[in-house]
Parts: sequence; structure tokens; C-alpha cells
Amino acid sequence: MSIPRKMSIETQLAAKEPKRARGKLRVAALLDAGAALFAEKGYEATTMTEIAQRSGAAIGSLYQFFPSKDALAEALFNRYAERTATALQHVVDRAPGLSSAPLADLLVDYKLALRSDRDAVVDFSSSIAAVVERRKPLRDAVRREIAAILRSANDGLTDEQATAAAVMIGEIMKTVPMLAKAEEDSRLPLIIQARTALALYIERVLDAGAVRRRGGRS
Amino acid sequence: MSIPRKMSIETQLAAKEPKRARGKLRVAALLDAGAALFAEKGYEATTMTEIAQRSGAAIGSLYQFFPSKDALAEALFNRYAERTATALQHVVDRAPGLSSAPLADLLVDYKLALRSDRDAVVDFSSSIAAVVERRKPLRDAVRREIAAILRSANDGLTDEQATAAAVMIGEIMKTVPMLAKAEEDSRLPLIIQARTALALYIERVLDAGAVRRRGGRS
Amino acid sequence: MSIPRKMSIETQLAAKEPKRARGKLRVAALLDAGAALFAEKGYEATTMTEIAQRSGAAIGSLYQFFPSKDALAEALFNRYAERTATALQHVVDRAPGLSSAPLADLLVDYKLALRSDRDAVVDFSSSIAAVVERRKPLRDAVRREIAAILRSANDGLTDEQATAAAVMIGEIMKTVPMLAKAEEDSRLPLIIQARTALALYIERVLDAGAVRRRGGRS
Amino acid sequence: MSIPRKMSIETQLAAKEPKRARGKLRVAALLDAGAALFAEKGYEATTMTEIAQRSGAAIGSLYQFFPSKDALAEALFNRYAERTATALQHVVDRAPGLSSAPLADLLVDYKLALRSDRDAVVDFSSSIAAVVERRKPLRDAVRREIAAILRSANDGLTDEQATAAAVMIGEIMKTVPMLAKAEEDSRLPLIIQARTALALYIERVLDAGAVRRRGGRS
DNA sequence: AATGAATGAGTCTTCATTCAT
DNA sequence: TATGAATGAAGACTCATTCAT
Repeated sequence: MSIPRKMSIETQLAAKEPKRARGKLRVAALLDAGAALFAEKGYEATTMTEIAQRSGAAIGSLYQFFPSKDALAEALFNRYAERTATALQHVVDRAPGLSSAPLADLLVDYKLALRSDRDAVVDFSSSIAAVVERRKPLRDAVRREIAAILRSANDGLTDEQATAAAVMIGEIMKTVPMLAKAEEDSRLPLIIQARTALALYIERVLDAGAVRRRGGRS
Repeated sequence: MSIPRKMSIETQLAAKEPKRARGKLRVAALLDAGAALFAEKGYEATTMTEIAQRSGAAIGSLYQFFPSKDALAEALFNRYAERTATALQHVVDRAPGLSSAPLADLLVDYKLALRSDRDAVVDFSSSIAAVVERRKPLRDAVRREIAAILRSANDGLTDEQATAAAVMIGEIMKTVPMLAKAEEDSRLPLIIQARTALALYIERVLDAGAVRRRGGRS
Repeated sequence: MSIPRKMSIETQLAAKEPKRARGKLRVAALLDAGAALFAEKGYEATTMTEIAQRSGAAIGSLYQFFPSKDALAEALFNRYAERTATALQHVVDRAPGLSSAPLADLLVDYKLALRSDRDAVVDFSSSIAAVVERRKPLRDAVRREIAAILRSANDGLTDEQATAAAVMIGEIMKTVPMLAKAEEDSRLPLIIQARTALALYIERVLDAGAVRRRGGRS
Repeated sequence: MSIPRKMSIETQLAAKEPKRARGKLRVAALLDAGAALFAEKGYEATTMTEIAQRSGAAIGSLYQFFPSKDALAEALFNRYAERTATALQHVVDRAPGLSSAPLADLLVDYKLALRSDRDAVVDFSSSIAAVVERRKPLRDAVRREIAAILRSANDGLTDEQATAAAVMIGEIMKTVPMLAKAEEDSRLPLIIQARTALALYIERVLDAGAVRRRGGRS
């Protein structure tokens, strides 16, 4: 897998790793509290004190492991990147041979699985320098995998076509978390719409060569 | 005793006119500065002092027109809502009779036109109470118009179907501003992908009734 | 605190200057309060809140003009440097033609005049990056003036001799503020000792050529 | 010798006596680390954690031996006081019979020997209550010894004269550590200047009675 | 009206010190 | 004893908002 899990820009932003079991639990609790609050109220509006309180720790304990608010955000992003890598590998493993509809479903499910992690990360990922740096590589890696899936399903695609399609697919996938936020009773139908829209687009992409070869769209 | 102690009412009003005009300019400049900064760094990260500075005004002047930061945001949202209404009317006017592809283009162009306004507004529109209130009605109005367009193009759609489709269309439309942020040379191809994806989805929606009419399950 | 961190490219240490009479008074009061407290308890042990309180201002007002504690220290140092320059010019103006004893007195009086300013500045001048940079040039300038006075009084001195003597004279002068801190009744005798010691040393320096010529010990 | 090597005031601040060789080594390492850091960055700017790290101990270990930062400072001061006493005794032992120049050299060498210890102690010795208390007695003891040396070399000196001279000599001696901080190639010449200045002053002091005896002003 | 100084509650962050393992 | 996590008071600094000129 080509996703960079951690970059080596040595900053003081690095979260200090706990050396005892107690510390590991703390760190996980702190990350969860931070994730929840960032998702709820946004990065700027969330205070470090709130995060500490929600995870049942003193403010000093929070700073013991995350030397700054940005460091916490970065750690959260790293966790998100790792989970993304894992989930994406899952997709890559079962994508071969799938037609547009099941492939669309696979991608939508991938997005649903990462939903809450992503919610915690989106708000700050364009405003914190250390995260901004990591963001593009991660996004590019995801796109590359999707493009690869497309090309292996349709060898008539050029690199440019596959890449552009991967970008568009990524964008359609981003609608999933939004739709999943809808009222309980409209959530499912909406996600079905996303599956449909994505399947239609993927079908078009996979047919691109065939269409040309066959000489017209159905 | 013959000296007039009071100017005529007409004269007073006339004297106020240039000041009002100047005020309008200043208000517009302040809104623009706020919009630009909110888009650049986000609502929370932007300070009132910065906004005043960028528009060449003193902080006191800013507060003369907008009694609070939230009020400024609200004004910005209102401006966005008005422009949305205008642009949407434009869409509604020329939608009738269009097939899926040109309709998709129309909607994509609508989104492109509102792009910068939206950038200024998205960041805070879920965190400021007064704006949150206005947001849903605006979004619902847009969805209703799109649903209406869909139903008038395909009278076989139920209300629920049209609404769900309108939501999905709205979401696909949201990808447009993101794609438009791409590098100069990939921007156009990407927007074409958005047009394609949207057209495919709309085509499916417009065909839905036909399928049923032609003998699908009741 | 300030020193161990890598100096960032452009530090925003510059004190903002007031544009209104009110502000100028404030700035002076703040500088005085800072000077007094730094002299009393040291830089690190003095809090910004204390400084604001002592000068009758709100903490925000302090930060209006001095964007950081370091900036305040720097401003204080700048004021000290200016006063040093003025006082030194005074010395330079009346040094020509003086013999060792009156010259020593002149230098001791110069040090006494700058005493309180120096007290405010010594504690932090070796730990704040921006000040450390300015310190050496100032000290060198003072030494250069003293060396020049020595050489014009004894043209048999080499540059190196004059410089070394200037350094030593500077050091003896530094004892003055310390001695001046003594109990009321021992202060005067002690300062007389300083005048004596300084006069003896200067006499030796001014005689250097003569001594050599006459054959005394080098 | 009248210097108190150990203060009789028992406080909880007093460092716990290490009972094992291991502990003594650790205590020495901690004191050295503290001394180095206090000299480098000052007392306030140095953290307990840093001290522990530099000496390779855990923060908990540091507190095992020194129950507070002040206690560490006090221990450091005590060590300095002991070394001062030893060095001073050395001076006292060989001072009798010396003329001004060798006496000055002796005193300068004494100061050079204690230099690094003093650097570690100066910064906090005026701000920590427990140390402030000990400081004056130590300084007075040193002055008393110097005054005694002066009086035994010149029995024409009054107590007041001898004391004032001792203070001045102490101040001139303080210039030695500063001069010793100069660049490698100017260090030696500068220290020679200090020897010279001190010798001149001492010579004057030792002559004082003679002048009176010989018929100077009463 | 316009300007910029004044205000102070609220944030992030530090660090001496205590405590559990 | 040794270790390092936990604690929270305290300090630097920010910024929306108000006020005086």
C-alpha cells in the first residue's frame, strides 16, 4: 500500500507516546474526546479544557501527551490516515472483477465506515500546517488506488482519464457522510441515491473504451 | 432675527445622501473583506480587527454597521441567500423542456456562479444560531425548486422520489466548487466530469417514471 | 525562555506606537511600571498582569502597545540605550583635558545617572534574543568612546591597550550601582572608594607611556 | 575561620542526606545538572524536568533528594558556601606578609577558582528567601576575612576603613568572572588588567596608614 | 461619524509538585 | 526506590466589544 502513514517532518508537534498501560488508555480517551468535540463544534470552537474534561482527565494530562492543540489534531489526522489505509486496502482487495454497481456499493460502504473519523478531521485539515502537508499525499494515494481499480477494470482508459474519474468518484463519495446525516427515515433512501449516482458514473467510466469500440451508448 | 436657524428639511435630506452612499460603499467593502477572510481562514480564525483593516476602516467603523461578529456573518448569509434566489430564478426560468445533459449544465453553471459567495458562508453557517435558522429554509427552497423542475419534466415521480433526487442532485452540485479549486489545467476536465455525473443521475431520475409507465412494478 | 528557542525569521517584537496623547502617557506609564518591577523582582518573576496593574491599566491595554513580554523588555532596553547614548555624549563632551581623578568622577557620575535604568534592564538582557543582539553593539560603542578618551589623553596607548583598559574601566564602573545599593550611611564612603579605585587605574593607564619611558614596571 | 559551613537552622527544605554511595553520586549529578542549567538559562527559566533529564534521572528521583526547586537551589548555595570557605581559608593562610600585587593575584585566583560555582548561584541568590538569608552572612564573612588581612598588613586602618576597602575589593573581584568570559584571546590581558586595578587599589589601602603616620592629613 | 484606545473574560500552555505502580 | 503519569494553579496572550475624543 502506498499511503504514507507518517511523515518525517520533525516538529514539536509530535505527540509523546505513553510508556505505560495507563497512559495508552488516556491517549485513546483523549483522542476520542477530541474527535467527538471537533466533529460537534469544530476545531477552533473546541477548547482544550473541554477535551480534557470530556475524557475525564486534567488539563495537564492532556498536555502530557499532546504538547499543543495542533499536535492533538495531527495525531487525530494520523489515526484517520491509518484507518483510511486499512479500509482502502479492504476495498482494493475485493474490487477486482466487480461491475459498476457492486463497486459503487463497496466504495460507499468504505466511506460510511470512515464517516465518524472523517467528521473529526475535516474541520481543521485545511487550516493546520502540519496536517495540510499530510493531506494531499493521503488524498493522492486514495485517488491512485481508485484510478488503479478503474484501469484494471477497463484497460482502455488513459492515465488522465482514470485520474480525473478517480477524482470525481472521490467527490461523489464525499456526499455519503453528508447524506448519512439526514433524518433517520430519509437516510437510507438517500444513501441509495448515492449508490445509484456513483454506479451510473462508474458504469460510464468502465464503458468508456467499450462505448468507443461499440460505437454508441446504450 | 431674520437668520434662519434651521435648514429646510429638503436640504438636510440632501446633505445626508452622500453620506448614505458612502455608508453603502463602506458596508459593501466590509462585507467583501469579511467574505474574503472567512473563506481564507475560517470564521473563528478571522478577527474583527483584520476585517476592518482589510477594508481600510477602523474597528469602530465596523461596529457602527455590524453590532457583532455574528451580525456580520448574518448579513453575509443574507447577501448569499439573495444571490442564490436570483440565480435560482434564472435556473427555474430556463429549465422547462431541457433534457438531462443541458439541465445538468445549467445547474453546474449556477453553482459555479455562486461559488465565491458560498465559500465565504459555509464555514460559519452551521455554528451561528441566527444563520442556522435561515440555512435550512434556504436549502429547502432550493431543493423544492429542483424537485419541481424534476416533477415537471417527469410527472411520474412521487413527491418523495423527487425530493430525494433533489437532495442527491444538490450534493453532486456541491462537488463543483471543490473541483473548481483544482489546478488550472485539470479544472476544466474535472468540471466536465461533474457535468457528466450529474447528467447521468438526472437522466436516470427523468427516466424513472417512464420505466414505471412502460410497465414497471406499480 | 526566549533564548533556547530557535529564533524565528521575523519576530513580531516591535512595540506598536500610540497615535494619541492618551496612548503616549499609557506607554510611558507601562514602561515605568515594567522597569520598576523588573528591577525589583526580575524579568521572569514579574507577571504582565502585575505590570498592567501597577500602571493602572488593564492587561489588554498593556498588550495593545507591547505585543509580548519580550517586546516590553526590548522597548525598555531601547529606552536605556537612548539614555545611555545621551549620557555618554555628555561624558565625551567634557572629558578632554581631564586628569585621572576628575575623569573617574565623571564616569562614576555617568553610571550613577543611569543606575535605575540599568537596574531595570540587566536581569533580562542576557536572556532575550532581540535584546542580546542589541547588547553587544551598545557595550562596544561605550567601550569605543572610553577607549577614544583614553587615547586622546595618552597617545602612547596602542589600540589594544586602550580597548583592554576601556573594558576594565567599564567593569569597575559596574561596581557603582552595586555600591550605591548599600545602606544609607555606607553608600557615600563606598562610592568614594569606587572613585578612588577607578582614578588609580585610569592614572596608571594614562601614565602607561610615561612609565615605560621612565622605566617603571610594565 | 568564621564562615559557617552548615547553617544551624533546620528546615524541611534541607536536602535529605543520601545514605548510600549510589545516592551521593546521584545527588552530585543532580546538583551539577542544576548548576549548569541555572548558569546557562537562569533559575526561573530552568525546569525541574530539564534538570532531571540532564542528569539522567527521572523527575521522581529528583524530588526524592530535593523536595522542591528551592531546596535544590539551597543545596547548591550550600555547596558554593563550603567551597568558598575552603578557598578563602587558602587565601587567609598565605596572605600574611604579601604586598599589594601578590595579594591582588591571590584574590583574583581565588575568584577564578570559584567562578563556575558562582555562575550557578548568582541568578537565584537574591530571590529565594532561604538563600537570601544565607547570602549576607557569607558575604560578610568573606569581607571580614579580607578586612582582617588588610588590617594585619596595615594596622593604621580603622575598622570602618578596612571594611569599606574590603567591600570595594570584593566588588573589583567580581569583575573577574565577567572578564574571564571574554573571547579566548582577550581573556588573559583582561584578567591582567583586573590584577593591576586590584593591586593599585590595595596598594593605596595598605599605604593609607603610612601616609597618616608620615604626616598626611588626620 | 470616525477613530483607536480600553477592557477583561476566556484560551492555550507551562511546570512545580504529588501519587500510583 | 525508581519511574513517569496526574494534577491544577498560574501566566502569557487574544479578541470581541465598548468608550472617549
